[in-house]
Amino acid sequence: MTAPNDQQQDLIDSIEGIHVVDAGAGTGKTFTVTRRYAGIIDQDDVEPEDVLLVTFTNNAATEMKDRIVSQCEYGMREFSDAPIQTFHSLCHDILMEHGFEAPTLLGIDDRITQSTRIIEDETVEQGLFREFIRRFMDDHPEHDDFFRAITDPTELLGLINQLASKGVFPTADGWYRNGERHLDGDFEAFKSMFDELNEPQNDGNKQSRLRYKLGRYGHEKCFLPEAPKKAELRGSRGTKQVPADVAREAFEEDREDLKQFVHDVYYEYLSFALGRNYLNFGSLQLFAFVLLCEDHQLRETIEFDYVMIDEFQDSSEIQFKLALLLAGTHNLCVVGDWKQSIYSFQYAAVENITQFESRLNRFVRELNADYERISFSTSPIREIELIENYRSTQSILDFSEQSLVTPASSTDRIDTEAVYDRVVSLSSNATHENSQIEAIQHEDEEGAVLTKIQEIVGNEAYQIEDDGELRQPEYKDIAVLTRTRDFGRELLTVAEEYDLPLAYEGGIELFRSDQAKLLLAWLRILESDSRRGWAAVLEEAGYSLEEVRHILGHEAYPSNMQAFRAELQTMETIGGIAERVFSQYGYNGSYADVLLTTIQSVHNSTIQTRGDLIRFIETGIDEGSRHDVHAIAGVNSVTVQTIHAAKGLEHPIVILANMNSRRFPPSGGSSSAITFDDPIGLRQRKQYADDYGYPHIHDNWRTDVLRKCLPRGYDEERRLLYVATTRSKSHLVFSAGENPNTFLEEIPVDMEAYSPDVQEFHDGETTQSHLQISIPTPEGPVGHSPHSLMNDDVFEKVEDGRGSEFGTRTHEFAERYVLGEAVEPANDDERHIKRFIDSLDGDLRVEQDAYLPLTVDSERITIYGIVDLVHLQPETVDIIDFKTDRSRLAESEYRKQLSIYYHVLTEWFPERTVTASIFYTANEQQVEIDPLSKNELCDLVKLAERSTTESAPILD
DNA sequence: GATAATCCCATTTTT
DNA sequence: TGGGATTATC
Repeated sequence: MTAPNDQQQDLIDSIEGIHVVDAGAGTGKTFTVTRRYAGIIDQDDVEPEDVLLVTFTNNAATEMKDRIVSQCEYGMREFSDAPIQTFHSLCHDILMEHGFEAPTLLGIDDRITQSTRIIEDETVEQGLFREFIRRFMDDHPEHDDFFRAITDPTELLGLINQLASKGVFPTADGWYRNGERHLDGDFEAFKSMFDELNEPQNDGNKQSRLRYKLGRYGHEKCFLPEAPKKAELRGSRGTKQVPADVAREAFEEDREDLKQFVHDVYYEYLSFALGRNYLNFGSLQLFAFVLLCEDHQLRETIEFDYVMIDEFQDSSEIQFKLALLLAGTHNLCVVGDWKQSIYSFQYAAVENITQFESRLNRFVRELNADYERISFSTSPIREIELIENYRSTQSILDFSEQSLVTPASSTDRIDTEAVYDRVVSLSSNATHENSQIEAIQHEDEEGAVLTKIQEIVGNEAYQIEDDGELRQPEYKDIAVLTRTRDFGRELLTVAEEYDLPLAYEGGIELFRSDQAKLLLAWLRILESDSRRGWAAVLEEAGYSLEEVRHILGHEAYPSNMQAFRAELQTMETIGGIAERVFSQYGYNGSYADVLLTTIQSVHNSTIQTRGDLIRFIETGIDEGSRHDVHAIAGVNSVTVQTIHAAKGLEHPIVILANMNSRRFPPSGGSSSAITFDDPIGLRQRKQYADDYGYPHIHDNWRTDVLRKCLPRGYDEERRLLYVATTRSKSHLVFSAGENPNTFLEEIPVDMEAYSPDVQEFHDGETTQSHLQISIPTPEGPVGHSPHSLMNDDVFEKVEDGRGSEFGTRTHEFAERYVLGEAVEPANDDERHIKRFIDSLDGDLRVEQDAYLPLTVDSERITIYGIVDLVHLQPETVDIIDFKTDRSRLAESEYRKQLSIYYHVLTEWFPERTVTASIFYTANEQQVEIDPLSKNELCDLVKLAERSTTESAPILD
């Protein structure tokens, strides 16, 4: 993009007044916003510090700054302190500088200081909250009845955060400003919702939706005796509507005790947190808001001449209000796209943008009720629409609009016209209109998706635009987007089996990864020689269950593992231990990296000993705490991420996978004990009563009725679909497993029953270094790991730690070099390997597994081997194994592995000559080996079998 | 054809 | 635990 288009230019030039900008996907929003910013500060009397630019992530803030620097005459230095930041970091800055006494404004006798921490980790805060609640319960026996009706106290933390996001704060003796009104709810607003839902359907022939929903009223519920009976509440058979007075009856309830309870928990938690010297993200905004609201002089000092907010559809109610307090003039510009609002669980209020005008007026009225805090006029409001899309083909854009009107279930009704009225259609700017939109379905969805990826790579039909030219797609052009992380992880596991380059991007449950589990296992071994630990380590090394049982029973751990344990025991730091474990197992990817960083970062504060770390990892596994991983740069691989994580990104080819489960549950939690939602107000679903002399928990019939009236739609699900489809530049593939969801059935695209063909991978035109050989499915039981062949005292053991049977291969370098990573040889061995590889022409394949089925004593047994490098030429296939030190007594091990591979490759390439050799890196000598015959291998298997079956039969 | 009863299945994540 | 889909009943 070089020059702005007309609408963009309009926005860039319109720097005075209130502006609402509808900036759809791919319309060059960042480009335009940064230009506008540059234009504003180019004015003589405007400095960067006068202009507030709010983004919703720190990454976005950094990107904005970078883009602005590259467009402005100013250098980075001028912007280092410029307010281009998130609401949270702005609030943090304000509190650090001026917030010392902010808590006292709510009546809390505590201070915010430079040393007040921000708790970012949700699980850490939940732990603190539980501690608070235990103490609170002891101190407040008067609230026992409420606690008895709450299953998980952290629900209350959720409620507190929700209230904070709406600007409802407690004070010492009540609620801040008009907060209590939110808690009471608004009967009129509720009534209109109730009435709308209570309209008879089908020209009066059918009962209302509300009456239908109440069909299970009281089912498996325990109400107090005074609750209306089902027939009373719904009217008898044939009645089409719920009686009108039910609305008032259900709404009106004495909630004073409940409000008092929530108030006390809320207020005392804020005090507790400050006492412990921490704030959370919610209270950060809370105190900043209170400060700006109360201290008029301070507000006027901080106020900005220009305020711009990006991704406004992601803002919460309190953030809208904060923006108003921070705007000193009417130069307020919000930029966003309601169609991309998918963060309601994060308290984002899409109404901020869809009902901008009415919200603006309401908030200003509320904020000005007792003092004129906002002095500018709220009209006129100018709307600007960016309509040119620089990302996708027109077919994709047209298609994406469909997602917004696709019903999510057979009973789901959408007001199509009303939606289309809201949609600002985009027009594509792409030079090429080469676009595939398709849907595939197979019960082995992972296999189908991987096959599709193979089909796409190098395929002319899926050409993509690059620098104005069409070219064949590569792995890196493809992204698999899924709704759940689980599917992504499964897909990665399967991809690994077939050596397809896929990499996860985004938050994963790090402690549930293999890397973390293995580290945990070794830590347990070190700490207490734990059987659990040994079992995990042995299992990882490929021992069968029976073998593991045998070894554990006799505590006869393999000597190399014992040696490794001894080595770990000498290590002093737990970071060092972790590093050593990962290097031993060849874990050098992003997971291990993030694990090490995480361990190191918590090391000083909460973790001192191995035991601490064990508990830390165990908690991490239990709670499923998430950490971000990123693909290693420069690798040509398919990106796998959740739709949420993909927001703002673009990919030439998008596979929208796992469109499964029949339907998505409607957004918005379904089972919290206490609900708060305008206009219904604060409600308790269950209450305690002991009318009969002993404790009982009764359901609250009123809440059940009210909940049915809450609008609970699929709108956000549709927006999620919209976000996913608009990530694609050219091609879009939907994929489903066994149960395609309703969306997929409704979307106007034919679904193809697509069979996975993972056995036959095709190499692309380019030199793909990945081995894409069909691996014969092992027949019969896979009874032998290579280790059961090695560890039998028949052959020499490998004792020197390098290339031992469990753990790092010494050939990472060769692998990474062949795979095209930018790696530099670090020592002579690696330099020799590099020189050797450089001398080879033809197709190179690395680190390959081979399975060889054998018949031993009329039983089918499959044995397994790994080889470092395969060199394919038209006439020959050379198998090469690198060996760094000739003095090692491991030749027979290598010979066995190479032999397994020799036979497998002979079957695969019957017309070529197969050779196997060892390359000694120390003296760059290549020595061909004489492979063992299949019969010899069978004999080995028998030997191994005899030595282990005495006590533990391997095969059933 | 409308209504009632029964079965089945359940997620995302930044500050 | 609650809603959609499915099946049974009015």
